[in-house]
Amino acid sequence: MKKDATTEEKIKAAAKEVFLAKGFAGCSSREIAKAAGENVALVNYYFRSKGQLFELIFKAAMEDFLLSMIHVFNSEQSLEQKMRIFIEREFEFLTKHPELPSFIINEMNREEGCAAGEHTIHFEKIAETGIFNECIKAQQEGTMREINLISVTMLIMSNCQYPTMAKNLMKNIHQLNDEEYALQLKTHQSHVTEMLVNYLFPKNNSTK
Amino acid sequence: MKKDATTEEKIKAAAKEVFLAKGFAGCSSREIAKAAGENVALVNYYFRSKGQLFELIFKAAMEDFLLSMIHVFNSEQSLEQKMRIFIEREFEFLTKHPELPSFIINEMNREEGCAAGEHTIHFEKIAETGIFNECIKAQQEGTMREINLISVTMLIMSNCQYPTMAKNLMKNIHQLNDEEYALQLKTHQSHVTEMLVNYLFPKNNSTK
DNA sequence: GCTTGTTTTAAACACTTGTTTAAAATAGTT
DNA sequence: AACTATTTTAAACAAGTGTTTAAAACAAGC
Repeated sequence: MKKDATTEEKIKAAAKEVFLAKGFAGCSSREIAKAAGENVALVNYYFRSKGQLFELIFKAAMEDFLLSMIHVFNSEQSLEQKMRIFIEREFEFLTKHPELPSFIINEMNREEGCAAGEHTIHFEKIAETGIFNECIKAQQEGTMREINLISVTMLIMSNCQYPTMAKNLMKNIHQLNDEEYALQLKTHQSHVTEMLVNYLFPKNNSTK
Repeated sequence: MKKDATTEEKIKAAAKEVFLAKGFAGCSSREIAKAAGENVALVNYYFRSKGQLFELIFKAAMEDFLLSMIHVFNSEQSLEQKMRIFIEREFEFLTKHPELPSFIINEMNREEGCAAGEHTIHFEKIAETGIFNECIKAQQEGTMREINLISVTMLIMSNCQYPTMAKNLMKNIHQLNDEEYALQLKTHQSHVTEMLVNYLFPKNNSTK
């Protein structure tokens, strides 16, 4: 929470924090107001309803989530190198925002869910970087495995996001503390990188 | 919901269904009672509180979740073959119970969370199958990559569980319907299998 | 000063929450 | 039949929910 923020900003910041930690159903308007140090009525004064405030936060989170991918792709490097850097950035980003994937996946799974289909817009921005065309070209040249790009996306997301989402589960199952898990995550990252790169860009000509 | 079940069983079954779909915070006692076709008071009559009922359901879910891994390991086959079959069973299981991973991960992340540390018991059962020792032996013999077993677990869980957890997110991002996603999941499964097997049991002697 | 519009407050609204109570219905036993 | 223990019911409880209201506090312009 920053100083000298307007009431509206304070509420929005508090809402982001609380919603991300507990989800829409897991918290109350009063909890958000208290976290912002403001009156309950102000939540509805500035945002009309808990639902509208949530939608605002969710869309912003979704944007962060998808745009965290975009920067790397514009650089001038080999596809393999881009992939390595991308995974690194993704782990970095997820360490900073570990609640994000769970939050988005959960709220997308709610019945009254945030199905509003505008998220494709951000994904199209990723397409605009030309990364997908680059993949297709590499596949035609034989330097990249023939695999549909949805699968590529899913492989990357699975291996980057799951480890941060399942932190508490893994800590519990394997009896690790925070420090040990952070270490585990570091070595896991290098495995993920090697595994994905090896699979997507096979060096031996025994693949096609 | 089966016929001729006792009231207690009906409530338990309804609770499982509702809790798995909406989580602890996402539903009410009355909703569970209604789903069971019984009176609200009976929930507390048989289970004392919403919290205790939840704990019951959660522990059972956790058991299903962890024990879904155990059967394959006792068979007499090569490690690589066990891994292939295991992944197949895991995808099968998760197709039947797609809400399970999200449910467990979410509730483990709740502040008042289900941190009760008894889950290691089930995990120890997996250890008892000797699968971990088998891995260590294979690593000494050089047929398996040198990688700590927590990372192995994480690689498998990431690649098997994430795709079912993120179904709605992926459907939305890539504009797929249920049928298309099921197809996508099938081809993804074969990628995951090949990728993991290739990485964990490298055929070319250029790894160690 | 007074008057404007905006922001903040405490209180109230109707409704839902988890849980309890006390009476009613049911089954079991003699 | 009557007495017992169990199961089920409707009603109530206090506390919490999202939201609205009407009055108070504040700021800016005259």
